[in-house]
Amino acid sequence: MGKAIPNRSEDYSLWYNELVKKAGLAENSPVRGCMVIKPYGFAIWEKMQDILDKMFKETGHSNAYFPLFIPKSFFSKEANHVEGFAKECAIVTHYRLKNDEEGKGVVVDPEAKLEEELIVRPTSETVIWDSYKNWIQSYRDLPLLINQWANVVRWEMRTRLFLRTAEFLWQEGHTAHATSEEAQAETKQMLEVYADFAENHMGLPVVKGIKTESERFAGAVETYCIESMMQDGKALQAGTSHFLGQNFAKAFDVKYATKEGKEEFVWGTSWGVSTRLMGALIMAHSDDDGLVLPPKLAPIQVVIVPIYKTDEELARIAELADSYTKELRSKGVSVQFDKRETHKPGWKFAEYELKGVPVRIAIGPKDMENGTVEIARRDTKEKQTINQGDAVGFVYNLLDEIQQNIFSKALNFKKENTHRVDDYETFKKVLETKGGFIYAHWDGTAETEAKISEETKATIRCIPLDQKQEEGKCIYSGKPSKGRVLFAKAY
RNA sequence: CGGGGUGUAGCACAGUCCGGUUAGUGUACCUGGUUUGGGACCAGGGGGCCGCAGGUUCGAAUCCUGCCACCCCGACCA
Repeated sequence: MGKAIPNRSEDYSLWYNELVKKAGLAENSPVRGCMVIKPYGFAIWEKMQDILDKMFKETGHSNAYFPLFIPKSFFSKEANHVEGFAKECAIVTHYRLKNDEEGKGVVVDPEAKLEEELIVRPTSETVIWDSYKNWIQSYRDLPLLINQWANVVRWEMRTRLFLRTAEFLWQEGHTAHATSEEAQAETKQMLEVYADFAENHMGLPVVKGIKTESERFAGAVETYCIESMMQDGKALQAGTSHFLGQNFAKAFDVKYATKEGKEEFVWGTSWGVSTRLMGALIMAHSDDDGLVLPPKLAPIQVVIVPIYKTDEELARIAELADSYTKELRSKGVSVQFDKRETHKPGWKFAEYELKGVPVRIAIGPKDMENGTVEIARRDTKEKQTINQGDAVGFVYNLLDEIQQNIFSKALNFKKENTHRVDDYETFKKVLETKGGFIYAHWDGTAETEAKISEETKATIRCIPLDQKQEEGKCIYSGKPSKGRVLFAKAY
């Protein structure tokens, strides 16, 4: 039988769409731009949530929940914030339906118009800062370190499963601090948490940086981000962390009394990652046979497939499989023994490869005779025959090795597709022929940034945190520049 | 929201130009048998308001009008 999904090289975009659907991660919903996250896809998201949630708790944050609906008036309190989100808000105007008098189903009851319209949150700064006004009185109430797991809605023109959907799931952290320094330290700390998660759990190497003014979050003083590279060379922003200064404190009148009894506005941060990470995970590692999941995020880390003819054979294989399952589970490894009779082994191999299960153990009659099992790894597709007694230890180590290998493969890819460029012609040429990340000098003006993005479709992804001081000339204007910034075409 | 494309069985598509048998193929599904170390094979079977609503016609998947949905390309965005 033929392959389940198209090749990356033929049509990257189609490959992605098909993979998401065929691997059972998500599908389109009856509502335009929204998606149904299917059990397998949601299981991966839950793993991400578990790990991140732990990291947030370890850094002192608590979870809370704020409402989905935000009074329209809240939005207008922070000028930049409204401007940033006004164009993509869903608005609730009525609260009741009634039967159509002409018998054509239900209609909105015009009698039931809301006094004040409600905005479905595109992000929760406003409603949260409105609460903070009441929660914060004195320096003793600070810092306030809150996170929420929620859905948000941004009415997007063009959507793609996981990468950009009208409704998406995310976490948003919102903190308040006594000093600017403390808030800035929080902003950077959370950026580090995201980078750590991306690299060490998702196997996704990132560039940490600061957004230019034009790419900054609406209402922030400074936006930090992690940028990652997908296999088509395009950049994907995997997480953001914002230093809000006193913007929201002033807009919502959130003040605290200092030790000295003076009244001051508090300093804020917000930071988030979303189900977009699913898109990053898929596009960074997967291949033409399907998903490739890093073991730390794989809902099933090891699958055991029996190969047999008779019930007696199956019974003996099952005995071995059950002992492996028990032993591996006691080490915290998630194992599935697939003894379904409805599918053949070959079918199962292909299916688990499509789903990105990191390790497969096949046990057949020959193995039972020789005292061996066949162990296959998803990332390299290598197979090895291992003595039955060594299998558990081997698999346990292999999971680590796969996690490492997936990361270093992505890291190498990123290195190979990162270029340093010193003139505009070369810049355009590299973008056209190779793509990837380009480090180049920029004069620091929004005009130049806009021109470059207009002419080449590449944007400044960030000013890298590890930027080296280096005298140079802006590739576009020729004006002096003190360091290189990261350009790329982006998702 | 502008340009282009596509809507036919769960999925992928043919048939539409040029109207005329009972709307077809692959796959998936059900039954029986043989199979089982990389998506098995044979036989039989079920499944369609041909996107929706009008219109033209003796007759519409096919022609006309309107609407809707999805995909691709642009403008906007995590």
